[in-house]
Amino acid sequence: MVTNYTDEDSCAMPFFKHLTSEELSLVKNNSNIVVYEKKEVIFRQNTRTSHIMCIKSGLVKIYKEGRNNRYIILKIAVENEFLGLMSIYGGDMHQFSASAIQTSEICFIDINVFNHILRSNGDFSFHIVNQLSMDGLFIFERLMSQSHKQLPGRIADVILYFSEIIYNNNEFEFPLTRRELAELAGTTKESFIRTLAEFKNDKIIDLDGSKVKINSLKIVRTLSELG
Amino acid sequence: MVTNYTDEDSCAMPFFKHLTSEELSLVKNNSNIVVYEKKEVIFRQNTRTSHIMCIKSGLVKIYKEGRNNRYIILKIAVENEFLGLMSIYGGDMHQFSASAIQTSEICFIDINVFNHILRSNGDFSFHIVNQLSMDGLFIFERLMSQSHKQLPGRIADVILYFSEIIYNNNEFEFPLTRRELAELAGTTKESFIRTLAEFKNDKIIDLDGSKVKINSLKIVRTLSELG
DNA sequence: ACCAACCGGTGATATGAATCATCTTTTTTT
DNA sequence: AAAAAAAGATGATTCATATCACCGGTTGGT
Repeated sequence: MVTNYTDEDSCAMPFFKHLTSEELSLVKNNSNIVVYEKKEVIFRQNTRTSHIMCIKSGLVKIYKEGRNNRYIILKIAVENEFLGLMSIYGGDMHQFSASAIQTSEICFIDINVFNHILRSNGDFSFHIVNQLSMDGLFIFERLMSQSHKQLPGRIADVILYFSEIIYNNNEFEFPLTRRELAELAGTTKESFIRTLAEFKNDKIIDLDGSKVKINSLKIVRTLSELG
Repeated sequence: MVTNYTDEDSCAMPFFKHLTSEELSLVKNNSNIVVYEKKEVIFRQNTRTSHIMCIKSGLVKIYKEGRNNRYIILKIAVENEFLGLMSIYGGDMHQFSASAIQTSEICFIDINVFNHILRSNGDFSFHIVNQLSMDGLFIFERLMSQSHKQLPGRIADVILYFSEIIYNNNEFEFPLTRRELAELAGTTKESFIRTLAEFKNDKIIDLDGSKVKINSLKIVRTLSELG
């Protein structure tokens, strides 16, 4: 269920520190927050881009839909991340789809207002340039993992992704099913399960359902590096 | 051999149309052109970024160096493209290496001057935001091809890349060796040669050494789409 | 002018991982 | 509450493509 409301406080997000007070109120008056429940789609690939979106809270899965129920999960977006920036400025269609992994609040900002600020505020545009560059390099790293590493390296990458980027903890719970984790690793459910089981047997990780504890970060890192 | 000289006309490149005359002369006074011969390295990955670079003429190979003489070619950059933008704004090290495929003139622009203009000129920064986004989506498409298509699809993608993006002609000559083409397709020399030979046998393309003529664009496109 | 290294090409072999099949358990739908 | 669908798991089989081993021809270095 989608709850739609405007929010006085919609812009209390760190990247708006670059804005002047005028710009801030402009954004406030031209943005609204939508709440998405788990599994709800936020936007679909091949639809026209219309708003700048930013995650106020929650966890969002960014993915590509292929033929016959095939999905490729590109990344898990977290609090304060912009959604679809690259699609908006690189063309006029969304190149990816996005859906909520947990209940998430998404702030929608009018694209014209955003563009206006982008053109007039150098600090802000510099920040966006940085953001886009980092996003690009990140997706690049992820796809390099998928195209040029073999299974153990890719699975290690997924484990490190959650441990170091999403949760910043060597003990965490996968927020996705095995199938989705496989889609994130660029493999199949079966292969993912098998390789993860091997990691468990080799005592590299503890595994209980979705609960993971990394026992030897060193080995996981090595597996990731050796590909 | 590298010839290094400053050039009065260094900024007669289309994207500088966004600059004011002051900014233009600022760039002129803080840039110089370096000529690279075929195979010469322009910059190496894991070195510190220092200049904004732009191709004035020529053809440049952007690649990633892996362990044991393994290379992955990401793209072929052509006239008027910026080099290393993403690495510069996404961190402080080059993430890729670049070398000249043909004799190429590269314009080096002082990074501080570039940043100054980026912050003060909204039109220009908007242009760079567009550029970065398109670059990001492009590398994304290429790596998706490598990670989620099988050989015939990847080879078709390489053929379409030269035909539609680099040369804009259904008859062209590969500017790279088979080994490099394989690195561009994310496969091995042997597999590339074999698959290309199949395309030839199936009369999808004519092939004579490096000369290629696409006979059935339709089939090549289908192969690319079906992966 | 010669040797080494690289290039394009082809066949045989090995192998990583996808696919298929099946089962149990959990979750969702009606 | 029952039925259907999805999730987790494991074993057997298949397949695409990398690897290995060559070959002759060309290129580049000294």
